[in-house]
Amino acid sequence: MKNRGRSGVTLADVAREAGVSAMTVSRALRNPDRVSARSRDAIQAVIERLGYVPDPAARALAAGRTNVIGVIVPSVTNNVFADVMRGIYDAAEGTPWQVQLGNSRYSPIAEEDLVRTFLSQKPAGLIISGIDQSEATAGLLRSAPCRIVQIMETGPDPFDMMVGFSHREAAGAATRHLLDAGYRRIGFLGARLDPRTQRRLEGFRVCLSPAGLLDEARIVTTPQPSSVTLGGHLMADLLSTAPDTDAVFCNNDDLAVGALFECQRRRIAVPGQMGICGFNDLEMMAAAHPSITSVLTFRHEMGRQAMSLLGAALRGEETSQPVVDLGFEVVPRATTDRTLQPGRAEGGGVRARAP
Amino acid sequence: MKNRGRSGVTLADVAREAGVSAMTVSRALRNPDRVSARSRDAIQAVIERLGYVPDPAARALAAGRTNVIGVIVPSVTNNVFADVMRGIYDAAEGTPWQVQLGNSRYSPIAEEDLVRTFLSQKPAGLIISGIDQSEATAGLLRSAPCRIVQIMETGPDPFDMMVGFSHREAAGAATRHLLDAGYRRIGFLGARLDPRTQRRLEGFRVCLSPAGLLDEARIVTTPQPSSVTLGGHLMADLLSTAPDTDAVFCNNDDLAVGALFECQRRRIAVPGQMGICGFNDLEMMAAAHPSITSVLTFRHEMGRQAMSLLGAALRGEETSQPVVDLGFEVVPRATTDRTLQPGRAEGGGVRARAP
DNA sequence: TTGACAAATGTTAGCGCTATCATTCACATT
DNA sequence: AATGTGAATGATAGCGCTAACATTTGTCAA
Repeated sequence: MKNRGRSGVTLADVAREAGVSAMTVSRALRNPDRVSARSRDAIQAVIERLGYVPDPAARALAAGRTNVIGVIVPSVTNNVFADVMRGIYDAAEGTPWQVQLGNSRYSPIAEEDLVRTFLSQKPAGLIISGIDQSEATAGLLRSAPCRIVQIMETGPDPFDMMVGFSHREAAGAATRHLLDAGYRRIGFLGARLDPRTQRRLEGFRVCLSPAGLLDEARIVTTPQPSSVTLGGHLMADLLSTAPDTDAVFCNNDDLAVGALFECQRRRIAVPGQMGICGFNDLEMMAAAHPSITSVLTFRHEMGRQAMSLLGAALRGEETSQPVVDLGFEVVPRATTDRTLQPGRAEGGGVRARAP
Repeated sequence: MKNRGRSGVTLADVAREAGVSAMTVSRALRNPDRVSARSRDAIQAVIERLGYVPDPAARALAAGRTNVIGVIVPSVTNNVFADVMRGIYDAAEGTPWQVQLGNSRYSPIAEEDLVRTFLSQKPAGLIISGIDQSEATAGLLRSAPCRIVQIMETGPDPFDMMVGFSHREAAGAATRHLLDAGYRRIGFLGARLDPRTQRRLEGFRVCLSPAGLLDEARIVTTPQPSSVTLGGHLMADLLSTAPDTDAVFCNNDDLAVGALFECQRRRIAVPGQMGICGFNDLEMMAAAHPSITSVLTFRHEMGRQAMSLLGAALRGEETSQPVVDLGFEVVPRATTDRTLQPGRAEGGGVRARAP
């Protein structure tokens, strides 16, 4: 088994050149303060001259652990998770932790596999989306020898730490906003019925039910993955089932945008004849015409905090607060603003004249 | 150094229980056909009973290579790369290859670091975005002991393999489409001036220049990352600089959507007074109202083929064709269709009458 | 029956690093 | 000068796996 690696430079090579033992080099790399400044500098010079790069596999094998932070999300295409990932990467920047992404594709089986794969790597920590892991996955996680952060939601019984918010409450608040705006025949558009969607639907129901305004015929859902096109289709379905619907809470922003386009296509006045509220408040919502009401969720911050929390825990700084609720914020915009003049507002309000 | 790993079950444990040598177990895992069916079954049973999971670090150290496919993209938030990633994951599904994502954030330095990090892991392959690596990075890649696929673009001198298309030609075709549609005072909106954006701008220029229709005053760009909001701002800038502009080629779909909203806000008729063409043809473009012309790029397919090509190469199936050009497709839609009646299409027809 | 040959399995020797404990050495204390 | 102390460093022994070669077993032709 000869040297087929690229650089071929090993710790031993560095040690020899620097005139110290391998162990001192190892220490100079991992605990610089336990090595004399003289050795440290000499070693550093040799490392640079030789272009030494440590072999992570050898380190992992010898040390029995790695710097890997495994992240498991159900989708890599979804904007929401993209923002969360960016937050995680931002917080990991400049730390020794190396983020590794796994995509469960909304499949509990794939998720369990991923957890197993990650655990076999002896990661320093795990960030996993949601709180609805299968019993098998939960078992693995409960006995995992690493720190764990669950993200996207809050709930009881965290495995370890949690950063998220209540989807039920957020949807409830959005629905309440529609009520406050004066809408009474409110529908729900939902796609991809994952557990978080379900809880949002629950929040919707719980808000309308006591007021006697819940009408199951106005709830239109599909298991298909969400898209703008689908938002249009769901809106069309809703209008054919319950034509007198006067507002919709869309389970996410893509659907809301699709619903808005469908209204425009049908010459239905928004917000006059139809109020529209999205969920997540993607960047586009404020820029749309008319601007679209949505529920702002702190996705980037969620990722950032999850990673920071993990980092702190791994440095031994125990947090008193293992569950962080980031909340949400209903952002009222033109699509639910009935005070806008139809003919002025219809279309959204901001009205620069072309020169 | 005692057993602090979780499972603690090692190859040797399995071998002992199954009454064979460690090497046979290793072979049963890696080359099942080089082990008798009898041993194989016995070993499989023991593995399941003990819950053995191989230690990837030990394997990597002993074998001098891993199953890791490193993927380097400049952004994890961008829809385009999200689609590519999905393609890669799809093609990796069910193979022994383990995809690992690195985010260079459009920084050549971060990219070089990532390449170095990935190479230290002795990956089986690397997928890297673009053809504009720094000289240092290029050096690392040229002498890398693994297969490499460059994606997103095609160009001369691949390090190894390439899957992409010509951004210059694609932009040229889009511009040509605007010309064919009858527009003559065509502008360009661009954000995040990465190399691919630059080449699209070049394609734009090369198409208009010979016709004497290139007007640098109509080219509005910014280094900021692209967004729908930014599309609106750039459109506003263009209109104040060159108010008689009659069409825009937007460097990507977000900008195009923002530009459309801005036109709607200003009551500028699209496609009558202003033609709009995007780039990439995200799902939303067809669903918008009016539907937005764009250039379809095969992002998912790009990821899929990059991974398949890599897989084939790693299995030793040499391709005659190391550079795959996936092409593109201009998709004409309402925003550039001047045959549409104004009053129907103009402004997106957002002209709902109050009931 | 015997030898030849291939298939199946085993033995040996690390891969490159770090945990652990042992040693060295400079300096302060008595 | 003898002793104690802590900082710096070194020696040793693997971590769990696989490459390479060695050996055993099974099969078949002569």
